[in-house]
Amino acid sequence: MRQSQFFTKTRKEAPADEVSKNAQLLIRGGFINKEMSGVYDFLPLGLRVLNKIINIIRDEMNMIGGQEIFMSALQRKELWERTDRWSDEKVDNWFKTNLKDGAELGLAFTHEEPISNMLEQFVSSHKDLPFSVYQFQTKFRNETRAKSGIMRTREFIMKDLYSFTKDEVEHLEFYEKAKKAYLNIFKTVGLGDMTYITTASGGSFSEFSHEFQTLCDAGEDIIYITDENKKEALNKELGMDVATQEEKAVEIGNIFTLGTKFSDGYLTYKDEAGENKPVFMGSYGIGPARLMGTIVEVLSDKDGIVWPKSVAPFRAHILSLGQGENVLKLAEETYKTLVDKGVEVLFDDRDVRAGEKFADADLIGIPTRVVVSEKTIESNMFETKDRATGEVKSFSLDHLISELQR
RNA sequence: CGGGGCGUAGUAUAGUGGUAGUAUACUUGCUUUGGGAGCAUGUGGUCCGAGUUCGAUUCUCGGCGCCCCGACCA
Repeated sequence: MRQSQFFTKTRKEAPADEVSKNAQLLIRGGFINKEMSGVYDFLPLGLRVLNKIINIIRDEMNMIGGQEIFMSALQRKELWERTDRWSDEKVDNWFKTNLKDGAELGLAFTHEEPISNMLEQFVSSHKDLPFSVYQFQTKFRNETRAKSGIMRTREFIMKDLYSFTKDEVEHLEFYEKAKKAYLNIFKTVGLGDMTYITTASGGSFSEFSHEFQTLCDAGEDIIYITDENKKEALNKELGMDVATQEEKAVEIGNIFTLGTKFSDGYLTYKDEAGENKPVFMGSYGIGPARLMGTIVEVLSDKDGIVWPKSVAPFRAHILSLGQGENVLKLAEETYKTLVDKGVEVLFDDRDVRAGEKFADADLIGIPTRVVVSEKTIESNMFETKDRATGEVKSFSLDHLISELQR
């Protein structure tokens, strides 16, 4: 993609109304736009990152057998009344709306009720179990206080997976697989070393649950690391008195054992003996945007964002320096060659000074910067700089291609 | 939901009861070209409503919006 074609622009200064690092850098770089408090738009660069994250999650969900669907954001009141979750007293972050005739509808904050209702028509025998279903879908939560940029918003995409099993034994088997898949996801996006599993109470609708907490100053939770090797920690909300240091952390994922709370009397199956049993359920959530915000919080430096290769909007950033005819020609050829070879490249073909291109490249945070200038022509070698380590290297075109294809 | 802070140009900020200033961004021109260049040039602004006043961007009240701390957080 050519940077001269972007409708977005970078900014030198952070917006006055954003304090969080993730929002400041993402807005400065042109990844996101603030629509209102707790509501953000994803612009071309930001959407590329978000989609990378979504695809990493999707791959892992598919690998544990998850079947992808896409449910509606508008939800029926009746489904929520039968589990007693429609009342604002019970769930205080509802967004509700009305049909023209006055009928009330809910805007999804989660999907247990509609999904178990939808599945009633498909599940009737023990032979239909187990299976799991997931989606990337917009959730609305009427937070009294949105905060921390894209880490706690009122409208966001959530990956929610639901598992349907015959009983607790079968459930736990899947639950462990899901736990491993989650750890894989966080490792792939570059947060593995600083992410810990904590056990938590699970709230009023779950028997128990686990949270995935990433060490981060912008986090809202306090955890105690209990086993560094196993990446285990305790959440402070458990009220445990532990003799280890407190760490601030952000919850980037959670998995819940739901049991039969949402299925009892509705979503049932006939066992081998022909007896009706409620389906045993679990739910598993990740917010891709919160994950994106956490990556920025944890991995950025004073010059800007540092994207891990797995989620970077592009693999390489070509900067042409100067407006010399030969330089422009070589930069153009290099860009086309790399794209032909399957490398995702952002090409800074703008007619601006070197300093501005360097500063923007640092801010945007693409893993490898490739400079094309008079020096490149003289030496016939391409200078690269690693955004994360600052390491500068020189490559012939062939070696550059293979380096970027790795 | 409790407490605190704040709304001035696309962005970041200064200032004032009497025609609103700077930087940056943007237009145009010249120079420049390996770390956000220089000179010139032009465009663009006081959140909304009511009140006080001869006159309100400024003072008062209300509304709306934004941020922070806490509570809450399937």
